[in-house]
Amino acid sequence: MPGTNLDFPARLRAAGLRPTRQRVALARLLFEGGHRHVTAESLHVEVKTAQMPVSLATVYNALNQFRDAGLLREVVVAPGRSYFDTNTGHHHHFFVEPDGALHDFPSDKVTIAGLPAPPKGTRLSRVDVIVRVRR
Amino acid sequence: MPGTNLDFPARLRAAGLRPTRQRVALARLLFEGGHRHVTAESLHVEVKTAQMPVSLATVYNALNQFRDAGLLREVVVAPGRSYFDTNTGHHHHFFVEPDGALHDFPSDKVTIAGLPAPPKGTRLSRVDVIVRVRR
DNA sequence: TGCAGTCTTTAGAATTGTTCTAAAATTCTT
DNA sequence: AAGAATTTTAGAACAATTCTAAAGACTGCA
Repeated sequence: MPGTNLDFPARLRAAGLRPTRQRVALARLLFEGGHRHVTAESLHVEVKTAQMPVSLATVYNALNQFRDAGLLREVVVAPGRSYFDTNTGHHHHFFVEPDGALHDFPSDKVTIAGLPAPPKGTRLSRVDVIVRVRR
Repeated sequence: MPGTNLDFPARLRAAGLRPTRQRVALARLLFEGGHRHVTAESLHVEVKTAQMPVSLATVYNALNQFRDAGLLREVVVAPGRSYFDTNTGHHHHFFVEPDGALHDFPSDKVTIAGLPAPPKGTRLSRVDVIVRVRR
């Protein structure tokens, strides 16, 4: 991704987070390659495999902090499990039903027309489109 | 709702479910009035209040069976909690963010254009649109 | 109607995903 | 390097849901 800052300590600091060893390691795994989807559990396995043990609680803390800081977006598609998406831009998701795989698709080409106005007293926050598919 | 069958034992039987006392009681609460959204917990409170005690496990069983039988639709909008919707027709949802309230809106007027084709090897199952709003 | 056979309910235990706690370790400022 | 503030951690706690196995209810058939 051109223009992406690979200096993770700096990026974390810019987001108001101390660049601890653990957070830098997780940020590297999350943001070094292309966009990805992880769960706390999957990221925990990954970071352990990468010889960089980080406790599960820290993985949860970091994911929540990264999300709050706008570095990640939380995607709710399946009951009882939260996915986090490194793509924070406008886009939507395919969700492959039995296996739980998630794929992004850009929202450029997608147009949604005829949405009703938000209930009064509320303002629009986000529109999520989840295209559920089966094998 | 005109045309709706209020003979719950018959409806359950038609869905391949034995019309037990508990299932009939739950079906009555769910389908007697207009469309509704419930969680297992909320329905459990309701059925207890209605002097018709049904164990929480049975509420979970019934909701899952009703969903599998096509009488209910499961809606995933918030992490760690499943909503069930008595409206099984084509429609989408408003989700009011801090309080967790859900509102249906019909999909008649809504058009979604430009969706990409499903990943190969998969076929479309459903498109969910969740309009998240905040107070 | 009575009875066997099958399915359902139930309370409580178990499981799963996530958050909390309080002590130890790390990071930041000086 | 010292002190203050934040973070990490293991394990406990928690919340939502599912499982277990014993007791109860529904069904079909005599």
